[in-house]
Amino acid sequence: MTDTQPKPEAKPNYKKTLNLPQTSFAMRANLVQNEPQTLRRWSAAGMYRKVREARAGAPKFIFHDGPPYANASLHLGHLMNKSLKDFVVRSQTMMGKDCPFVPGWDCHGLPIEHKVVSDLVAKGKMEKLAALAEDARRLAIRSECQRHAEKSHELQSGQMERLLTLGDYGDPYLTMQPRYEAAVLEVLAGLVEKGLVYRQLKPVHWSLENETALADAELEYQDREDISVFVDFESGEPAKVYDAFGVAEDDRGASPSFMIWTTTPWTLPANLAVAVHPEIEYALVRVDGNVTVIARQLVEKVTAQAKAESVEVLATCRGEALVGLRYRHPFRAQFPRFDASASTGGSGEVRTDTVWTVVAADYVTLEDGTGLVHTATGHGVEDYQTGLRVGLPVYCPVLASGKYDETAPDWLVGKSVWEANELVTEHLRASGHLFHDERFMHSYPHDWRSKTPVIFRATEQWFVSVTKPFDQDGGEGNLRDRSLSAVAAGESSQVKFVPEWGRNRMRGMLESRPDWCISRQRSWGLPIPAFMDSSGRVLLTAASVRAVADVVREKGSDAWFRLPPAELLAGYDVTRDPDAPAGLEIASLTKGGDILDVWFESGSSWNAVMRQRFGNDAVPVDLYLEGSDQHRGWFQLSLLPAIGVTGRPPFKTVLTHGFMVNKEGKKLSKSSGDSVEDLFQKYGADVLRWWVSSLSYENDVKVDDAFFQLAGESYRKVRNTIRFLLSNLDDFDVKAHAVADADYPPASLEAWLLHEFGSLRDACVKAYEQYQFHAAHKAIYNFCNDTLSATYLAAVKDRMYCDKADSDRRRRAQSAMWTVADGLCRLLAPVLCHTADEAYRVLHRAGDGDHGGTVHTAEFPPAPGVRTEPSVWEAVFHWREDAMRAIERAKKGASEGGLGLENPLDAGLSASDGAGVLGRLDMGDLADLCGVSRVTLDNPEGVAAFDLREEPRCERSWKRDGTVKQRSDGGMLSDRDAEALGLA
RNA sequence: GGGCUUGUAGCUCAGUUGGUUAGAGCGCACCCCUGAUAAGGGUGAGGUCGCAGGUUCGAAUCCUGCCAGGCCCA
Repeated sequence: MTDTQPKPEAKPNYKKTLNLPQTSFAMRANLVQNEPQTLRRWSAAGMYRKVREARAGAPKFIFHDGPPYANASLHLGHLMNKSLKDFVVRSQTMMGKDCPFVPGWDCHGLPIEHKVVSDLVAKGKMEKLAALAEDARRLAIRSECQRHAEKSHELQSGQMERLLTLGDYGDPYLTMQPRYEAAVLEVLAGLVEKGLVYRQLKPVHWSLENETALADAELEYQDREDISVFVDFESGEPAKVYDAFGVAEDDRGASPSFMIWTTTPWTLPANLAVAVHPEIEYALVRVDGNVTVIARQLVEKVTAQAKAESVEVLATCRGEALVGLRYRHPFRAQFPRFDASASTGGSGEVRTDTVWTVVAADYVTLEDGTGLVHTATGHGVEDYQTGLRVGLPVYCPVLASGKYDETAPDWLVGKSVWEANELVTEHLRASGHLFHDERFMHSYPHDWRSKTPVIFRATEQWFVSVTKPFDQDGGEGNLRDRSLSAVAAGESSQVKFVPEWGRNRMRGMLESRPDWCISRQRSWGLPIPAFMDSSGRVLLTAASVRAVADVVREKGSDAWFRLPPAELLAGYDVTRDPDAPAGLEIASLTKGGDILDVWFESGSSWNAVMRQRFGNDAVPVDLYLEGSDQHRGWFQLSLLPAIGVTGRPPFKTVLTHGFMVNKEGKKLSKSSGDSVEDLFQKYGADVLRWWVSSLSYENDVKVDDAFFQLAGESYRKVRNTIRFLLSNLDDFDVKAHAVADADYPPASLEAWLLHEFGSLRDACVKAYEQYQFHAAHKAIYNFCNDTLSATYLAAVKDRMYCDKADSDRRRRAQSAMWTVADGLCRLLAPVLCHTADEAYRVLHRAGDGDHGGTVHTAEFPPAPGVRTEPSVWEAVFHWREDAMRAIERAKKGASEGGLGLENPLDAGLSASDGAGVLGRLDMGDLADLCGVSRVTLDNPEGVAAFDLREEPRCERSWKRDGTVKQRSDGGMLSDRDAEALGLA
């Protein structure tokens, strides 16, 4: 410093005379401690109800929560999903809509049942249960499952509330609630009514010991010795095989075979096809005199394994050339007789012309075997699906006990499949079809209960047809086509996708999806209310399902296991149901054992939650919002039933978000990172929500501790800016001092600020409308950082501190700050719901006991109606950049062409005003915008800083504005400061 | 292997219907303030827009192929 003025003896302490910032809004948020208190205050005030009341009668925005699975704790994916949903709920509310939100949980299903059953086994309670009658056993398991689901629901519900999400947590929907279950059955009845539900054979894991179907989770893998066989299937049309390989007539020899490999010779009686991969290269090989077909790459391996002596590749071709060629079954001369009900396609027909032919299948690999896969539709899932595709029947000659039925060859009838392994192998050896066999050890699924090996066996399952045409509103078409047209793009599109590519993804999946298998052979779920009579006829009609639904609504789905058929059907009159099998006697019925696929339950939520609570007109709802995996899951499986029952999709907009990946962009491992509890403890909900709001959620989201820390830093920046606003409003009474928007002088800094705030407001509302939360996040952050902190607040600091407290200039600034602070709280409220409320309450002087004062019943602010000329300001701020650079140059030493200035307040700026814009501003405002002591418009060269250190410095404001002189108190003060102190 | 999708400064992202020297924030470097202080401000350096072809007067942007990810299938 080179202050040359003589200092008075007793230097007055001017700091005490300043209006320094002051506020109870702490710099440190202390979210971890304070958020739970906020949560308690909100609960005490009944915040969800209050918000509903505040929007009573307003236009509705209907948003439907997709139910997370009620198992274990929330993870990061839930954190993002639930935060995004809450942004929607809160922003729609603040846009003036009535946006109720009913959180839900998916409660039934295998993961819970498996966990519960495992625990029961571990505790040794399973033996006792196994001794119970079937219904009693299932009821016991169900009761345990229900407890588990309820516990998980409570845990997750608490975590969601800790995330500060707003919803009807006091009355959520649980798929195990009786009223929900009944509504699911109504949907099922609706589909039955349309003729879309049918029963069909399908292979499942089957325990021979317990004669029951098993789910994957009920299997345990143990080593087992089996026979591995390589079998030649003779071609039925040798010439066509040679044609396929392009072998000339003269070079053709022995009749060729197709060589398959299997580790389950007992399934060979059920062989219906051989699958090849269309892209794989196959070889026609002469092995020890016989000609056979093997995948080119496997010729050496297979022949070496069999210790073949001579091997000669005659020709090769791609698999697709083999498709359609016929072969002869090694020990069956004729097709088995197929029941009409054995067709795989619910609405399709059995095409016996495809039996015993070569078919194409993508799952064929070169890992094991010969590259030609023995296909038995009744004994394998892939085999079954291939059968579905090419129209093969499902053939399963094995009874529940594991013994062959009458349709098997004579020498196998009555034998068990385990005996058959040997018998079949020896039979093939004797007939010359066996190329090679060997014993080997492998890991094989066993029934976890009996520890016995399981088999794949086709059983009857329930399906929803996507290909059968049905009537709806006079229109025709099947479920697939109707669904496709509902989500198709174009003028008539009924569904909006965010992002748009979701439409393509949905279309692709609908196009390729098979009929929907809706039955499961488990305990923990909603029973499919089907009944059988003694002759095997099935009762499942719209009326019978609705009758059972009424009982379930009353007594819950446990009733199915508790009550006899006659009571379940008490409200049903078979004689008045034209859809029932003729002459059915209710007294002779038995209950079916299947439960519904849990996806059918959650896929019916549009009926079980939205129509039930908000009326039929609430559907289609405005928005479904879930992860992109739900294109196949909840989105599609809600679309199908809704189209089937109502003819319309259940949603108007489908919004999807991506998945969490680690910071390298790789899949997140299950056990990595902090739990959500840890994150709440480390960062607080608002920081986590702030982070979520910053994401481009359409794509993968990288997650790492460093990103949370970053979000914390940028949160603090916004918080501190708001704190500075509040701290300058401590002595401001909005009722007494506010300036009307239209009364700000157009050239004032306030007019500019409020205009900028208006732009921010518009940008945020637009972003919230379009669910582009990161756009709002970025706009708000930049406004705080740039418009406020670096520009406006830096410029008005001097007048806030040094002007007389009630000067017009200072009050005007405060008035603008109040408008901005209030508006910022509102714009931030959907994201920083704790912090925005905290600031809002300080601004509005809400007392501790005042549970009423909250930003969350408020609406977004209107854009201020301020008069100003944006183009002038644009030019001013463009000039300011040059001015800043000029100041920076002046800070450099003389050797670098600078003035050696340190503090910009020791400088003035001289500028040219060629465009005539600078002159329209107050010169003091211009100086404050640049942080210098004064600005003059007398420099034709452009803009340059000049040294003011020779001039006296105001001891109060530290400015050298040219008016500084010694005052009556002995201090050196500028005119403004002297006036503020009332000194001459 | 198939459907959908992503790849722009060290990091997170903007980049309108193809059109001047590709922007922002964070981080980094240097500097200022010490009356927002476990704060605040200024200036600056960073990019052959995943790679290779092609269309075009002109490509981050359109087309093809490849590489590396993600979701869902197989």
